[in-house]
Amino acid sequence: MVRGKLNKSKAALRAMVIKSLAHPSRVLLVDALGGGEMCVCDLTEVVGSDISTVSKHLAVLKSAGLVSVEKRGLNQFYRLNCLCLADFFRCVDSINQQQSRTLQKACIG
Amino acid sequence: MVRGKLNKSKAALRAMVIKSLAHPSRVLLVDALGGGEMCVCDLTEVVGSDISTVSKHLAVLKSAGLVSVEKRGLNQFYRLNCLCLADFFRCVDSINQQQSRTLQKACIG
DNA sequence: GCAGTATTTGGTTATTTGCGAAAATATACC
DNA sequence: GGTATATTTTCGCAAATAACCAAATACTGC
Repeated sequence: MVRGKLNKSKAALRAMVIKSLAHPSRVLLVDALGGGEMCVCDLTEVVGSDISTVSKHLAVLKSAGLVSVEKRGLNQFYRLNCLCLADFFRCVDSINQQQSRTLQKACIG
Repeated sequence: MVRGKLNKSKAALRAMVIKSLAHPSRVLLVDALGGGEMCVCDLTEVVGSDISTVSKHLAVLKSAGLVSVEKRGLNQFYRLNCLCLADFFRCVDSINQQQSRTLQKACIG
């Protein structure tokens, strides 16, 4: 974690990337793109929102540097830029599992 | 990443945890807590905001399951619940590095 | 050029978030 | 009990976010 070396501007950079993933639809998008590049119309079906909404979510991911785009014909094909997101989500999932265990203990005994 | 197995409610759970880290101050807090437990008053100096603001940020981290609290005397001592955040931030930092390289190429070369 | 498809952008509205000040709560000490 | 310290909660407000619709843009093929 490189403790203590973290100033505010570096924290802001980190937060910007994290923020770009802090929405259910964008989590779904990144997960879907883990299987390879996809066009907006197909991603729209994955998310189930209006295509303009999905397009904006993709723009957020792009400006954070998580995905890149290539236009071929009428379609914009989005793909993941980073391979490390698997670890990222593994950590997130482990927190959720731990949290649900903790809540169970607290409620049920 | 367990592709394709991600439904909306699991994505929402992930997003909730990610969201709790999606703020510069909360990134700073988690980084500081990487060095061991700290009380709110000390964390307030790290972040440099009003103590009520810091308290609220800590509450967000707590409800997401990232930290836990123990009261001793007048102080509330917060500590990290999960060890995996190092990987998490490593991934985030690598995205930022890659992104800044990409932007440099686009602007300068 | 015109029609058709894919995507982005702009406008509007509703909701959420973040902040500090002030009030409330909890504990320690005399 | 009364005062001091540490923390959380409440309140009001400003700013950011997210959703959809409609309009604009970009490309393809006739």
